[in-house]
Amino acid sequence: MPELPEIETIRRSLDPLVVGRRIERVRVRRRDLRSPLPPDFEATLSGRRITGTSRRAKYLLLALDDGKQWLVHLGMSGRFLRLAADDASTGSHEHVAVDLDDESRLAFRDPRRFGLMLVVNPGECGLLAGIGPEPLDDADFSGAYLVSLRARTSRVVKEVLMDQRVVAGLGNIYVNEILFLAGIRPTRRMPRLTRLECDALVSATRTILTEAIEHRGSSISDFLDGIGRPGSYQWRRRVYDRAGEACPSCSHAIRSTVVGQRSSFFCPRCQR
DNA sequence: GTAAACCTGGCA
DNA sequence: TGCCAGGTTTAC
Repeated sequence: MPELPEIETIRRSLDPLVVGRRIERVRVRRRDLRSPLPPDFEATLSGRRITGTSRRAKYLLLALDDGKQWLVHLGMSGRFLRLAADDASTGSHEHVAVDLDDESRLAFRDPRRFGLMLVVNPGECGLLAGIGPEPLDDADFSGAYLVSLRARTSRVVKEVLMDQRVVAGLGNIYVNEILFLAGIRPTRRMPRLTRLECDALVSATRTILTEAIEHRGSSISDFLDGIGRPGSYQWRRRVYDRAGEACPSCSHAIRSTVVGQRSSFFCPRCQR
């Protein structure tokens, strides 16, 4: 489900509601997430105050008053919801509930359990260590950067953009959209990209992500933000999951194929 | 590099 | 019944 725009949308929706709140109690129903919840998870969170929120790639980070960070990844099907005091719903897959001092609770729900949560020391988390530049905030993500990658890999461009070590936060929906906007087929090999195309990819990445955040993410099957609202970017999708439909630019039928084990969508006329 | 694995739900 | 899904890691 959630890529950079969805996680950023969750962060923005939660920030004003959770910053300053104290964690009163942590209730765990299932520990066997993608990586099991550590035995001291409850103890490290209980009693802490949330001092800020941030995001790195697809990780939501909640800063705690002891200097540690509560790290949340939602995998494919995860939700992270702030529920008001009078909301007794448990959801069918609410694996963790964190009670705050204003009677609200933060609920981690994830049917497929591809998500994970950890409390880490900033800078000591292996999961964050190898992640590439943030496409919206980091000038290191540039045409020159992609040009420098051309010589080091023969992989296809779609796999490269989805590689979190190359650039942070992109997933299958948005890479399809980015490649369409840049006019490049998902199957093009990196060494064959021109300098202009590398520039176009960086520009398209920033455009698509900015648009998607403005529309508060894509709710294609089940994404909700931190207070249960769907996003609306699914209505603005150009190619993702639109096989057979008309290209918004030239009306040619959008085609689908599989690249790197993931469904890919492109316009054979607009993308070369 | 490529494929399979993790897990559940939804849909044809 | 079988296939597909917004992600990531691990194994040939």
